[in-house]
Amino acid sequence: MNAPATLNPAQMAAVQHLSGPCLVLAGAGSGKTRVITHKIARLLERTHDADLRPEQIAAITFTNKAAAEMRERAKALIGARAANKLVIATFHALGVRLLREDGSVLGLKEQFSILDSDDVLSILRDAGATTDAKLARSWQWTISLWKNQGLNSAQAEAAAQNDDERIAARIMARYEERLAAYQAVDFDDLISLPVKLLAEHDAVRAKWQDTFRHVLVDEYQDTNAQQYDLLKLLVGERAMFTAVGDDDQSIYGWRGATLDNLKRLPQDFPQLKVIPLEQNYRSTSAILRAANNVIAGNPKLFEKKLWSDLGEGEPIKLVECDGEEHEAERAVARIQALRGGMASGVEGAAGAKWSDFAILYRANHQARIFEKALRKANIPYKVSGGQSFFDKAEIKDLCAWMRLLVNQDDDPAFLRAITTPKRGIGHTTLGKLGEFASKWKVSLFEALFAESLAAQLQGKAIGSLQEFGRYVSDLEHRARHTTGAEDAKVLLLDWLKDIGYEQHLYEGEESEKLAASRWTNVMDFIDWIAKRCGGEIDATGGMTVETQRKSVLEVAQTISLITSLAERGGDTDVLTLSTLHAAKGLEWPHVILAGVNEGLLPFKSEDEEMTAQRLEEERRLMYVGITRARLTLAVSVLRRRKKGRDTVQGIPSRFIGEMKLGEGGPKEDPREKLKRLREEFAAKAKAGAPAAG
DNA sequence: AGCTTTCAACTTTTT
DNA sequence: GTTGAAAGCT
Repeated sequence: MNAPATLNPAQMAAVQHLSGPCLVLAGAGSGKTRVITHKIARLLERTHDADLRPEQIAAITFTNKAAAEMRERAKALIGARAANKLVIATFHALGVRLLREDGSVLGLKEQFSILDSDDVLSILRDAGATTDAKLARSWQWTISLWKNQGLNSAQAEAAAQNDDERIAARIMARYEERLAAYQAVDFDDLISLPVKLLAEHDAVRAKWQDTFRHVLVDEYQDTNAQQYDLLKLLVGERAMFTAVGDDDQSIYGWRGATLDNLKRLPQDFPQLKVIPLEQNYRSTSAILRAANNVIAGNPKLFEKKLWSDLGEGEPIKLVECDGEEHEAERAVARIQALRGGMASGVEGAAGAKWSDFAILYRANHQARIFEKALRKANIPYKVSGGQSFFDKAEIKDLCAWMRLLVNQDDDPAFLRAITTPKRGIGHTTLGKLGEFASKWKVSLFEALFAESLAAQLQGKAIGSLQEFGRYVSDLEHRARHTTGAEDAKVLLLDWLKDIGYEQHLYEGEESEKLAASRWTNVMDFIDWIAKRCGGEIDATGGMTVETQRKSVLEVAQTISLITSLAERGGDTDVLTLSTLHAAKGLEWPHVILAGVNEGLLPFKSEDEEMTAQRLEEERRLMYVGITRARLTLAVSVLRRRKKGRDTVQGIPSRFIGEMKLGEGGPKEDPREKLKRLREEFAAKAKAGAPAAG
């Protein structure tokens, strides 16, 4: 960031407003994290609240990454000691904390399991007795949206509009029963159960309202109905909170986020102070003008117009391409030209690092063609938002084991662990075990040791089942009492050996290479867990630091919440390929927006009509894309698009016209312009570059 | 009929 | 690069 050392007046106003609710409308690149961290520092100054302690301030984010970043920024301001005590967490992590402490009031045991979306999917497939993954996924989707609106299955069934919804509501009822039986919650529950907890239990609500004296919410425009309810319940009558967000960057409506939360804020809190941050510290005027022009097409919730004093800068370049391959070639050529300084006159481009560049697009599949071109040109790159480490099968296997240790009644985890690796327990045995468990309404694990089970199974089967059960109990015991990175690693390696996981990988995989890469992932995973068990760790600079020791079991409890593995060292100077969604919040000196065509951006779906709301969100997506760029921006359009075997005409996106390129720039003296063009030409000739095409 | 193979198409994503 | 659908094979 190139923000100045002091706060500007608007930022200052946001930081100083401590007497009541505050909404900061933080335009792109306007320094919102600065405002949040400075406000935290201000809150901790003793002058206002006699003894406001760091642990009484909660800052809520959407991603773990954002939370980690915010804590780092806070450390720089108030020191590590105080910053580490701040409650900086995602909505979901905060929900976990509320439920672990007080979930018992709702009949939830302390060691509940958190299901990821794959677990949910397999439960739904089972509950709906279908193998159709598509159908199960549509149920999952529908149920999640209902839960985000605060509906349970009974309410959903009452409100159902058609047969599909009625069926989904009935599946949801069964799903609710399963979760209760497993003592498990899904991600949506991590918000909606705390809402229920606080809404229905006065003492618990009072406790938490007392715990948090000020709540700050990042990316407020991305909150859904439940998250808003949670915020209201947390802050209570006192309403001491700061919401930071930008209505123009709301791009997650499709997963339940609602701008109603922004609209309703001034109504629900009449004393709300609204502070727009309009000075942008990121982009040139040429870029901001285009961004403002595009977003002007949307109805406004709050008046706001970004400006910067970073100068006019390079005009936005419109690049027309013959097709997808051509687009990728031209992108590569542009990047190489900018870096080589051959595109003269672009200040700060010569000698730029690869990491100064990003290619952004609407949909993931567009990345492939760019990857190919970048590989060919020997340009290092990373694709953001690809498959997460924790989505890999081998990691999910191990996570299932971890979950089973935490909560032996977690049946999905039980099933995955008992069958991975294979240990001679087949579906017949498991089927009988399942039958028995559901008949007596106990978990699969509990059923293992029931005396009456033995009568229904062969001696060999019951033997291996109970052996598994004893092993899990024993491992759980050891995991509970093992703390510190080194001991943890020993324990985890023993465990992998016991279950024969490496062998399992090499036997199950066709290619040795693939198995080896999977095993590397496994090793990374156990290193990662061990590291989190703390103890003596080697910090940067060769100093050893004593961190808080945690048991393996404690660490295991938190893994389903965390999806990003600590970044692995190595290549950091790499170009970024990213979807527009995943690019939000990031910035690069040089950005290329690819495939800015009608149908792609704005995206048009075959079976859903383009509503005004949909179009507005697409427009915000374009706005987000434009505002990622600091110095240069190129927008590329396909003249022809591939469609099956034949090529169809590509129509430039309406957003390109809306940028009004070539309008509103500073007036240039014609003589100055001529001079500039001559110089540019001379520079090009000198560099031996062919005329730019 | 049920299986395999091939071919094309492909929203956006975090917890 | 994965998944789903359609065509072809046994």
